[in-house]
Amino acid sequence: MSIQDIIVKLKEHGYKITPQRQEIINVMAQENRHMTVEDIHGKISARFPSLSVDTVYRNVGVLERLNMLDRTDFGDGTGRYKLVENGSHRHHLICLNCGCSEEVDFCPLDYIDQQQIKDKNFAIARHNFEIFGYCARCSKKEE
Amino acid sequence: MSIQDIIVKLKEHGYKITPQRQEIINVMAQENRHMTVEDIHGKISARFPSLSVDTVYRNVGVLERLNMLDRTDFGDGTGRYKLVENGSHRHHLICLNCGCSEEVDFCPLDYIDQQQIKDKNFAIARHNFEIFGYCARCSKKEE
DNA sequence: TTGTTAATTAAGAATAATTCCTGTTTAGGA
DNA sequence: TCCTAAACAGGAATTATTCTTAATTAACAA
Repeated sequence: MSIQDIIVKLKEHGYKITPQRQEIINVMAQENRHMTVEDIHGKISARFPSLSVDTVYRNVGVLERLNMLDRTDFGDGTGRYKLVENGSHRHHLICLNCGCSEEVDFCPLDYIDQQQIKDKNFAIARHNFEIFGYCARCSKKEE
Repeated sequence: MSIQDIIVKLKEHGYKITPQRQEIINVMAQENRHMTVEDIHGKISARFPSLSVDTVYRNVGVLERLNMLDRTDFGDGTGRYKLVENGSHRHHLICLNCGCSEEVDFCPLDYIDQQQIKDKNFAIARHNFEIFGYCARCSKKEE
């Protein structure tokens, strides 16, 4: 999904394209990784000193609601945000020592018995799944 | 795992059995569900008015480190704790409307390609997996 | 039974992510 | 150019959790 596509979708839903919003999208598209609000704010505030954290929170909220952004908690209670194709998502291996993360090509919802859940009349909206442990580098140091 | 077993294991690891610690274990064993620190503190503070929240946090921390307690975040950023058999855990269907939860008999680690992860030299320590959506009751109301 | 000591505790301050509030500014359509 | 709903900045408020400090106590040994 290009920056242009994101802008179009925002306009379609009646959102205005402010310089702040544009910059937030630019930075996230450029970095293409899970960023904290602090990361995003930091990247922008050099050029845009008055940007408030609240504006970053507000905008990742908008993008998340339109399914253009994935929010993941890497286990420290801090939200991490990344632009994604419509509603798509990935799960991760997350290092408890250095905090690095790596995507895995597996989603538990492809393996769980969905029928069993439907039988309970539970309507799935979303899910989380992250694996925590120690990456190759940090495992090695440990020895 | 009985309360006695828990006490024995605590003693084995050099922990003292204080009345506060005993009460926290009693309440959690009695309720046998995922409780917030506030839940636990509330249940006890009637009989034990001076119990501090810090003591509850400290004790669930001890129990977690000894693999006798599972900490789960039901999506609101608040820890929820439940006594469990040694290191065992369950995943849940969690209602975004009423907050109720139901265990599911499925763990993604039984299905993911573990070899692929070992090949990356990643050492798994723990994982999370929770499904969010709307329970039968709340889905019905919606209509 | 009493003394010793490391573990534990209470109380409140500190921290940190996120949300809320208020008054001001502005994007985009008329 | 004007109008108005949306968006903004700045800072206060909220909330889960951790930290600090001084006092208390469980467990063990003499």
